[in-house]
Amino acid sequence: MSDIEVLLPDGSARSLPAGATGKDLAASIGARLAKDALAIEVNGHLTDLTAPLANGTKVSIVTPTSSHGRDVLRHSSAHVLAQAVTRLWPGAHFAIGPAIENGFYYDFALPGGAHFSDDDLVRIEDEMRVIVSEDQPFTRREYSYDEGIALFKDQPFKIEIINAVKAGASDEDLGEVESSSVVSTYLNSPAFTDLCRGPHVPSTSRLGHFKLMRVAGAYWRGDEKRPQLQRIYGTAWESEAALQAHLTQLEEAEKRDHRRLGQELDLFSFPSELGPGLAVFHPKGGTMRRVMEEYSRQRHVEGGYEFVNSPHITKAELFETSGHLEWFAESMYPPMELDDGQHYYLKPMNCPFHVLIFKSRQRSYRELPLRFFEFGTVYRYEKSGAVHGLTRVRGMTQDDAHIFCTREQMSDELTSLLNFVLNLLRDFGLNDFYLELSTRPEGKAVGSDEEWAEAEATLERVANSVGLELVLDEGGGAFYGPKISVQARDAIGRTHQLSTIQLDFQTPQRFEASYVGADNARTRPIMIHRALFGSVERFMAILIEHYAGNMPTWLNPEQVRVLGVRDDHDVYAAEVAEALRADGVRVGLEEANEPLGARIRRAKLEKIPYILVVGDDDVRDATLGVNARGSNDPERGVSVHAFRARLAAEIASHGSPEGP
RNA sequence: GCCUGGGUAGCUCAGUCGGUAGAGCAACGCAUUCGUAAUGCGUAGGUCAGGAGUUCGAAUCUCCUCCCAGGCUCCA
Repeated sequence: MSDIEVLLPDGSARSLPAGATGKDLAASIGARLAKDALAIEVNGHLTDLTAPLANGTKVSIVTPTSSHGRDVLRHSSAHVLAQAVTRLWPGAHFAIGPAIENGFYYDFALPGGAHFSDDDLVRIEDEMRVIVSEDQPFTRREYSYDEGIALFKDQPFKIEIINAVKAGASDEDLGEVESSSVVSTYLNSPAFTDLCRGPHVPSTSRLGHFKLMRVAGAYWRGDEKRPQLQRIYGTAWESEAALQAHLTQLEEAEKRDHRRLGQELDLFSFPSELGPGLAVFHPKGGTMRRVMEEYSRQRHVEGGYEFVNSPHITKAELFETSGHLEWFAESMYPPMELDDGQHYYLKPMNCPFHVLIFKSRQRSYRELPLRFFEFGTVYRYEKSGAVHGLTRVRGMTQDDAHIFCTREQMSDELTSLLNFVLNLLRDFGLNDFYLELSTRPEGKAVGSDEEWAEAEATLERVANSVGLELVLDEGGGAFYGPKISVQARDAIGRTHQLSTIQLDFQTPQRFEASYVGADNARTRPIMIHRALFGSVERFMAILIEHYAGNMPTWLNPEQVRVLGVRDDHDVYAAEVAEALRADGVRVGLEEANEPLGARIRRAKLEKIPYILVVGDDDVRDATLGVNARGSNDPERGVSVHAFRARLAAEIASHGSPEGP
């Protein structure tokens, strides 16, 4: 047999003896690489380090610090988890166990329907460490379909996967089998074999920097109607340092959790008397909301929107016509029945009301586009397990607008709307966006194929025109039309779905809305639904987390606090506060009956942008001591005039004391 | 809705074997008058989420309900 030649990622070629494996290749390049190697990628396809190489293929060595490398070690960690569980619970059934972002999970059904407890995680993790120390090799075996069925005769979930794949399922979630003809497995010890397409690390000893995080219920194959399995989540990394860094980052994220900051900064609360998902806003949170809403209103006036209003309840008829009762009855609050038998619903959406405003009189093409805006409060009966802080609530206020336009105006209107959206979000300090295009939902849509095709094509064209990255969300649209959503990355790299822009040919039809065209014919308008914040509550939550509570000065409930050094400075402090208040600044004043240090500390904990300290020198010279948020180095002797100008500029530019 | 865990003072939390409730911070009062992240002393504050049960006795054990967290499902 002659040598083979493979191509490396740097473009160079390397000759190896026939039958050489990835492991041999790594060794031929360097001892260090051979030691690090976890798997190989052959022509873009991940495979085991022990797989023989073919002539002329492109091969790269996968190491633990790459994202592929982490996926491999996370996936292998999942196998170790499954082995540990089957040791501790003989007869346990195991389902699927993929690598996920930052870690892995594995789903189980325990004998007798038993459940994992939090204490079990400790035992399982200990057992996993035993398996790691046993240095078990991951050995790949391939079988025929019949052999596979026989091998997993005691594992009903595996049998189901093998059969599903044989029947042609290509569901990514199954992820365990690569083709319908070959059943591949990985054998650790004789006692544990798992169905899997691989690849895996060479041996369990390559793992170890993991931690089991939590246990959760998860429906088999994500289907509410199928049995619920016990899922264990873990995180796994290539080194102890990387693991610790991840755990530290989780702690940091917890510190900026809006629910925690909402409590600490006295912004809002969820009184249990109200029920799940129903918030009250305290004066400080109310101020932040008011500023957000006022700014949004101002921008909408400038953007050519007209302001409308609609009630919170309506007869059932409205939502029968709109179709919401047909699709979403179970997530609407149940109806109130009146004496005459009439059913009234709390509104879950504003759009039907805006259509009625459109229909309140005859409309001409000359009026279009019509842009109706409302801060509309809606109520949705979210499943009890779905509510989450301010981001998923049962009562919320949408910055909702509906644009009625002609088919010809649609494209331009969408383009200017998208720019309007992005500019508004930038004004709130969000800068890193991508777009998502959600298309027709399978089996849950109304309207003709042509309408959907046109709507989707229009949205795609518009989305492409703004030059942002566009991701396809197949089947994610609403029942009445496709949508573009703006996804924003926050300060710690998480993405949030913010604004949505939905195209709707259906609702005008259902309500028989029309305008008189230039040709004197009654014509159906196009309707565009759009919310920029999504909901005021959720957007506030995202901003709080983005800024970790250090809101830019214009949004901070209290922008400045003035403190006198001694109580005989309180009069001057009050004068300073009054001067700032006259500029429209939200300013607080605390009298000097506690030590200065204590009052400063309190104001710092409240994340107030500027603490002004005034003492003898300041009274004499008409100056201030300025202690800016984020700084441990207060300025002394700043003139009141200079500070007022600086603050006004910062507020106008939506800046923060920490800088842009 | 489902699974797991939780709910003790306004907040953060301790509370052993079932023996009748504790700290720090906050609040309030008095003293302190201070130049940049905690002044001292004192006072008050609890249906231990709610209800039922077991027990001589329940924060503690059992059951039901409510609420919260993390997931799953859902998200117009």
